Amino acid sequence: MRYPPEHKARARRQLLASAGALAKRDGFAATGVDRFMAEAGATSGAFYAHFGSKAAMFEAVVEQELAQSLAMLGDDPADPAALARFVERYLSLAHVEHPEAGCCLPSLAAEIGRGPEPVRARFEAAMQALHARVAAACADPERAWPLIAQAVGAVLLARAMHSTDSRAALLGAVRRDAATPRR
Amino acid sequence: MRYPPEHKARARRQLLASAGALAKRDGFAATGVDRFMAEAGATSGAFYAHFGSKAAMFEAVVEQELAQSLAMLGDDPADPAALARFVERYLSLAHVEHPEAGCCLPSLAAEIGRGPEPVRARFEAAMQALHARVAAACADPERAWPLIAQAVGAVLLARAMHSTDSRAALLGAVRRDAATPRR
DNA sequence: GTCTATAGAGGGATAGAC
DNA sequence: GTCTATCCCTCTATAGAC
Repeated sequence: MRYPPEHKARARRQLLASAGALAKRDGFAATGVDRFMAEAGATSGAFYAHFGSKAAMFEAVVEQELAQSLAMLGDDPADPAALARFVERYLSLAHVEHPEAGCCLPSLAAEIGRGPEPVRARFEAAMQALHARVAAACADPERAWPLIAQAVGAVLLARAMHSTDSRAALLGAVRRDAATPRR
Repeated sequence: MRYPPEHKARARRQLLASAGALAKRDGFAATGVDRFMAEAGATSGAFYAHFGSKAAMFEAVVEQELAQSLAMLGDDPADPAALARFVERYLSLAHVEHPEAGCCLPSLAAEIGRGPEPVRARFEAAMQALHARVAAACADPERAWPLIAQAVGAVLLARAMHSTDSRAALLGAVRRDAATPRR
């Protein structure tokens, strides 16, 4: 073997990281295998040493991105203050303007919804783990899904807007509502 | 002329309607010109009699779909009860399961965000009209953006889930939160 | 494991007949 | 205005050299 045994695992990890960023920025279906490999500093021929098909890579990207989102919620299992800080960062202009570095849900959820059953099953499991984490940090566990939906929807819509002012107006209104206790 | 003068306008309207449905179901970029035309009962050669390019059709589809969404809010300019009914229908399992017949925001907002400036400018104008309508029907106008973001995010995420139970749990929680007055 | 080269399918767009 | 036929490009995936 001309490559050390860890080479493949490392190459795959780097490939998945750059592919995740590229997929979030330009869309997964809209990005060709050639571009994914070029971004990782390789050519398309090497792709199939790591994934059986482009669809298989989508599964891996989604799994990796959702695990990362879960990890970003913090290690503390149920800290309301940490959740509040997370939501503030999530609903920031910086997050809206840099999809490649952000959460995969506003960028890729529509494509996941159109994907095959295995992808949606993995997605569902990851989302339930995320939901449990958020619910544990909420005064009312029933607030978890509404909070998640609101945050994802806000970033999705802000990204589709043209002016920074409109984006900021939307994000500000949602930030205030997310921080408002329910009756 | 072998076709009556209204023929082109009618053909274009039918084409836009079927293209909107197809784009919402399968994604706009992922659907080829051939399939858009086949769905309208024609062939790809006729496409360019109506649109200068595929990108031009995207603009037209987005404009048409957003106008339709606005119209579905009802003619009554500021009726809180009509808004509540609209939100209930929006957050239904039927809406989640039939993207082709539903709102274009959960389906196409990510693609709009990746689109060229003219598309995002049209989007922004339409969204501000929609926001004004919703704000007029809310007790607190500041609730308009949060409510819209929440509804769009909920449908987007529910569509990506695999099981009907999970979809219903998410939708139910968001419906309850949307109907809860803020302090 | 990664490369170059290529097969085979499908994409957007145009030309010319009717 | 719509058709068929076609150009050229890009896409996914495979083959064979190293």
